[in-house]
Amino acid sequence: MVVLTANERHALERLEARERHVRRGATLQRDKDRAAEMFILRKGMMMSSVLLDDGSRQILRFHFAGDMLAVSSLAYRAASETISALSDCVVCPFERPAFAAVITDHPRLAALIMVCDQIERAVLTDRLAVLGRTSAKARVAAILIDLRNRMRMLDRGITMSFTLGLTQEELGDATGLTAVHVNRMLRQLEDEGMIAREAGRVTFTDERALERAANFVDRYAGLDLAWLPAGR
Amino acid sequence: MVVLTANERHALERLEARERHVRRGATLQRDKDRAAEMFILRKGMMMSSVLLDDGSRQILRFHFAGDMLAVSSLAYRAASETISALSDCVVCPFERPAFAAVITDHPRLAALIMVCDQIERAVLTDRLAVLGRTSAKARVAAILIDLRNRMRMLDRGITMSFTLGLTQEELGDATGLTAVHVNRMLRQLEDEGMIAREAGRVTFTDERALERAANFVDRYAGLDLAWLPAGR
DNA sequence: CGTGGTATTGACTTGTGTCAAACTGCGTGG
DNA sequence: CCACGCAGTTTGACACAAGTCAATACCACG
Repeated sequence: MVVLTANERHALERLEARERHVRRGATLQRDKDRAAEMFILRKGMMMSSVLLDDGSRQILRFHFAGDMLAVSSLAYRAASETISALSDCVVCPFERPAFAAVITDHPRLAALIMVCDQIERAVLTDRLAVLGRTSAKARVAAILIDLRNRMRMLDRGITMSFTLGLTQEELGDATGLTAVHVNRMLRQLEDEGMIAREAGRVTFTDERALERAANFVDRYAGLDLAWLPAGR
Repeated sequence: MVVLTANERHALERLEARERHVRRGATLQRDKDRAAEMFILRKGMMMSSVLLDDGSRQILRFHFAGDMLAVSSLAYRAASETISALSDCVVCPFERPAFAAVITDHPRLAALIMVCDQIERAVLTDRLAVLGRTSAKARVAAILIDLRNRMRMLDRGITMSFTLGLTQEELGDATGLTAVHVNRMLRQLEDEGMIAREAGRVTFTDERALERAANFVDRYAGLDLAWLPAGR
């Protein structure tokens, strides 16, 4: 969609100079911890979440390879969310001054990063509308579609069938439901012929119906990048 | 917190060169409309919302003077949310190329805009957790505190008492509740001595209790801007 | 005065949560 | 290799929070 200049590519590569491995289940950043680092996720799947003081957890977002993590340290001294690994992962840590250098030297990269922020924001607001205004069935349908789409962006081979790699507890924490009720909704979607399941693997058997049930909006379509400044 | 250079101030003033008046109840931008403009809200109170296809509405965010509006046009060809005026407002429209020029010439302003994006994001994720995981009473308490704080940022005279300027229907659309239930929760907060009400005016009579009920986190505290590049 | 939007309250319904029990699959250690 | 335990799933019975519907009251405004 956008062809980077050699200089721009080089600047981004410098951010990814170091590597760190994170085990499945491990925590990369804990809410309220001092946080100076940011990361690029190179491999694996992570999530960010917050814990409320009654002990319940809300999962805010799932992260896949290529995502920038802990961007909120741009603004805050302490982390505002917990980031943990859902599978074995590789991340590339970098410091805020390195980031400042990139956006100073490469205005177009700054603009592109803002575009990514806006996409994230649009996805977040969609989720807000889903949590505030839709039924349990719609929420479960929505998260299934979202996960499939995110995975497909990295592996075009994925079409109707994928392993979601999440427990029903986690699905519940992402959708604002209990694990028990997630289970009931999955069963219902299955009974109504929209999905099939075997051993953690989900197959969409009626994608249209699922999208209708979920109020689905594709936030990675309809982009307009014509306004970007020139590359350096 | 950050002192801008004369050049930076000048660049921002150029964005605010034109003015447009928006009547209470009018719509500045409609969801799915072609959207090339962005705005700075100079005066008044607005909100952005989305309409789901079952007709229900989710209010995503309230905007106050100084906020940048329609920032999602940075990424999208069409608007992803409706922005409408809750009171008579004045906005300053500007085009995306003007924005591109600002971030190209003034890296520190680009960085500051990213910081604001991150604050917005943190606020959004808090709301996500509130909608996903807290009771109706907590949601209503949370929105009252949030509105009071936002208003206080513009008028330090506001402390325990303010006019919220929203119908209970709107409170419901923001919290994911029905207007009827919002009413019941307001009554309950009142009966429990946390707030008092007369004619659209709300007074916090026990702020601590209200904050506890709401799971409140102050997202405008704990900022760290030491990493910003130098001003130009 | 009406009239339309908003607020308030009550009676009833429904969606989702809670609790508990059984079941499954899998890794671990004896 | 088996037995055990643990984490996750599935299902049922029941409780409760929030939604729905409807009637009334309260304004502000033409």
